[in-house]
Amino acid sequence: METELRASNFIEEFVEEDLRAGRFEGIKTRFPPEPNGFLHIGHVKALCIDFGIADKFGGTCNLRFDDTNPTKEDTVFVEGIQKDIEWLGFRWDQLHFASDFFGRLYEIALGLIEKGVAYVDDQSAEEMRLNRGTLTTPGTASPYRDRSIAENLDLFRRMKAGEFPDGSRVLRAKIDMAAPNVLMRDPTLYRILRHHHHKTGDEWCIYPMYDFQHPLQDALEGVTHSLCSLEYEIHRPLYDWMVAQVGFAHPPRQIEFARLNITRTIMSKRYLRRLVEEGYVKGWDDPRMPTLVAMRRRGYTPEAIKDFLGRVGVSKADSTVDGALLEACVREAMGDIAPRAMAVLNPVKVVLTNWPEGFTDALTMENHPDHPEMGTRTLKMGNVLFIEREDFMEEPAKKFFRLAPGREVRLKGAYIIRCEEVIKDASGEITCLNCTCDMASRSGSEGADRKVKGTLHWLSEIDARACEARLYESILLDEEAVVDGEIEATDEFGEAVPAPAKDFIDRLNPNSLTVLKGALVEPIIADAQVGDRFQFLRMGYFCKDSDSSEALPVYNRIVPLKDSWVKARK
RNA sequence: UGCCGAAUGGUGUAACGGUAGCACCUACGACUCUGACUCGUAUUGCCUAGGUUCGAAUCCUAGUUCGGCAGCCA
Repeated sequence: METELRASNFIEEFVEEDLRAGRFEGIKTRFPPEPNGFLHIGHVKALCIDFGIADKFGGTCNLRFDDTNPTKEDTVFVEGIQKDIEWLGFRWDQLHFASDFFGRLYEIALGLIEKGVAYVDDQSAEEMRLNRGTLTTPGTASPYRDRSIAENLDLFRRMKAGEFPDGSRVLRAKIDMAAPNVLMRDPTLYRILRHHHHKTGDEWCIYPMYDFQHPLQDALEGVTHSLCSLEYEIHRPLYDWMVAQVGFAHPPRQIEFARLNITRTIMSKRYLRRLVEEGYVKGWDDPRMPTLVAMRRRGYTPEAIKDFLGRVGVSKADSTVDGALLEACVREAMGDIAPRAMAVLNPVKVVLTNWPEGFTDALTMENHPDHPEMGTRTLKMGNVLFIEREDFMEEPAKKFFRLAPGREVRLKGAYIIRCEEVIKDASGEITCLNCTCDMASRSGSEGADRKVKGTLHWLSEIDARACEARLYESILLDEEAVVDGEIEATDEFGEAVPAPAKDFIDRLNPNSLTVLKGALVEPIIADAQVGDRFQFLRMGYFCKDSDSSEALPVYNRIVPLKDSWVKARK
């Protein structure tokens, strides 16, 4: 079978074109995170593109930490990021740090000064801002712009030597203070900053800026295609200027793509940091977070995440993907691999009044309906059972075909029961359902073939083990759903008008976490390892959480099953 | 007011001048000892206006709307 290599997006088209035109011999990409936080699913888009392009065209991808701002960076993030990338299954070629290139970058800066295209500016940050002009008016030249090369060389060397205080001088490129693209108005190349660096310690007191370091390091590493998100589009002329000044035989080419947005999900590192620091979540690995540490803990698989990014596609149009697509990918990835088992998340007691006294039945349950090779297990049944509270309605709604007074349902893999009596406590809460069991209806027996409308999951008192279940919903509410708490405005008829949410905090979903402390699971679930996944029959896919103890296992709902009943009842 | 981009069903993404397709979502149906899965059916789309062409989502012109840019952050 012939598998034709076809470009599946505009970036691949560029790459194909470059290869055809002979601009590059092979393909080299890079993934360049700043180690100032944990990776989130938005980064996975870049990862898939960077590694995907390299792989598709027989090239390689480097991992590079752009650690040029020591005030924000930390080794815990460089370690975390590497672990996340490996977990996803990507294998980088070379591992680099911008900080490993500080010496070479410094030499290049000296070269730019000698060439007369860089100068030391003594203006304050405020003066520089003022003299940069505005979006519509040109900037004005710094009074230091025409210093001699010798003086610039001397000053820059002394900047490096630590002779000047932080912020007192910068090295700037000499480009064009009247450029319509503000980024070209003599951008800063180096700043003076005394701050302990996670790798170089206190060796340097000047640090290169992104617009200087990034393009040059791409070129130095032999990167051919520097793929990044749309906000860098406007930096491209500067990127090209920078590599042109140094003069590389095969300068890298920057191509930009739209970053990932998902409905009801926060995708900004800054905001995620706020959630953690202000205690809205329990940490970077809180399963509600879109970080990879969190998704891993929650039970998502790398396959599901990468499948999602594949379906999202790549383009230059700003877009927001429906979170339902991610859920669909997770369900699909889980469907074949997760063994089925039963858990009663919100139990109500059932007593079988006609069950033979002292009798315990051993029932064989399949672990997966489509994969008999996954085996079976045995569940015990006696006269006291638990079913899901929401599987019973005293006054059944239309189209409700679960348990109700006088109605029959099948217990999955067991018997058909009929509700005869509803027992309530003083407050009216249902405490017990007295039922009769059709002893001839045991699954697999001759009398089992009669049909009843509903099949419920269940647990016997014998097998039920206590656990905690944590159910997650999106971390944000729909934008339209937010009325900002109180009514803030009224229209001319005195009707409430929803005011737009000003802060993403106002959009936080109060139901993003539901903890069910009285949930019950069967032994195979209780005895599982942390990280093991199951489909809790009819309830969703769950993963055993690291908070589990011997006494109380804890389960995260990865994703619920599709449920046409909850939709129908509305 | 400057510069750089982007506009295809509800959402995301294809099409490289020749039948607007795929996935998710939604609705309905079949099947079902999971209201799941699976299968089937259906609704809904080329930003607008001109032009070129036998033929335009695609090429041209003019608009409209949306996003990004004035860090010594990346």
